[in-house]
Amino acid sequence: MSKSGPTDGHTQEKIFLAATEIFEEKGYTGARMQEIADRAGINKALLHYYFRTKDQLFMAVFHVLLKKMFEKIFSIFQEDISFKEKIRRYLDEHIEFMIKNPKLPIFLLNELSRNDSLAESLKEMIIYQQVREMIYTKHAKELKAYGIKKNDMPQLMVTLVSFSIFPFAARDMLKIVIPELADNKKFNAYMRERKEFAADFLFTALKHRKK
Amino acid sequence: MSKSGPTDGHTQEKIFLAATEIFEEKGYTGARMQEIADRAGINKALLHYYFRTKDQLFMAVFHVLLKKMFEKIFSIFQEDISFKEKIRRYLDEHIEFMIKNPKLPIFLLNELSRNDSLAESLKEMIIYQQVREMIYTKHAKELKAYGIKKNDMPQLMVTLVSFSIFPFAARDMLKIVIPELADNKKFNAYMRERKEFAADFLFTALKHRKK
DNA sequence: ATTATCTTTGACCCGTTGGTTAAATGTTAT
DNA sequence: ATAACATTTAACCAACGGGTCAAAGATAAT
Repeated sequence: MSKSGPTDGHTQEKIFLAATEIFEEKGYTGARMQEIADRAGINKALLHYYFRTKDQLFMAVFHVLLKKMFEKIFSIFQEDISFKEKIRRYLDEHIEFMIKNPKLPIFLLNELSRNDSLAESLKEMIIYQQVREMIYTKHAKELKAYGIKKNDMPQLMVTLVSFSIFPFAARDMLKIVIPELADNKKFNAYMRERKEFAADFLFTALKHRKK
Repeated sequence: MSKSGPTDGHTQEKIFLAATEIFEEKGYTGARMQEIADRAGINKALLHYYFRTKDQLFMAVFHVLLKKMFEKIFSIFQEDISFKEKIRRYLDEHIEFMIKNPKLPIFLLNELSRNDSLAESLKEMIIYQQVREMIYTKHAKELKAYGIKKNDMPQLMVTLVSFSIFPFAARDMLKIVIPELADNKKFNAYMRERKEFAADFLFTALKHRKK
């Protein structure tokens, strides 16, 4: 006889899932341990049995989410394809990823800004330093053709990333200012358009920029 | 004899100022009425005397901050200058504004995403609908020269706005990924560079884009 | 079967938090 | 001076929130 309550075995995952949802929705300070327990369908004491404190539970969730987001970003830039192709792939995959996780950007940015010590968790995964080096050596020719110097990278990288992340982070602001974007499906369609828009925009600007 | 405690007269402003700081720092759920009272140098009961509830106080602060940000954005677009000039002025003034209020973007975006009803306060100031119309009729020639159709505006507008807002909103993430930006003065210098970078980038892309 | 161990629960603890109250202190008008 | 009103305070309250505990159910080991 299989009951669907606790004793299912996978209690820990259920907790983790519930915590992810609640934290993403309400942030650290807004989340309530009781609500997490409720959503996981368990007792609050059991919550503390698996994750001793709210802080511990939060850190576990935060770390996983942060990793998910960054792995997506970096993995593509390590593939063995052209610079141009990397940018198109990044825009495609990252936007698709965030369509599936629309609350993630604001959550991460907000928590990061609210708690300095969280930045430390990020430092572990500074592949970026190497990635930046790697990009520059691996795509030397392409970059030279575009007249991109090492010094230009920060502006370009931030621009690229903002193309995909910003609309999700600012979604509820945009909703109001551009009413068309209030509807979910329309917003997603808008973001899918944006893949091509951003890529074209970027390459056009790069091709003709002053050097 | 002038004492510097309460009875200064401007108690209400002191409260408002303190509340602004605390809310910006910690967000609605993270802010504590006691802490606001402390920072204002008054009693907690007095806080409730001027603003009956936390919600009322928050709404007052939120509304003012939201207005500040949007007025900055829209006022420029209503001036009687060329389209190109408007974009340059926007980037200049908005970035300078946020250098003075670096925590504002994340605060607004986060609160907006956490509480749907806040969007209502924004709807009052939907000048945007008119502004968009206005831009399109007033700058018809310039836009036509760039091949910008009405339909392109959402992508372009979001792109423009993200140039200035995103780096501030994502600041603590960027800090880690691009260590140069950790230092305050360097970050501000980076953002001042960005004014020109963004304008050039935009106009170059517009000038040569496929139509 | 029985012991040892792991999982789950209801009840409880206590510091925090938004909010109230009644009295005290100013301030203003008459 | 004093009545009327606005401002400020200390003390208090009930609900909330993170966390604990002892005991009850399960599971696995002997």
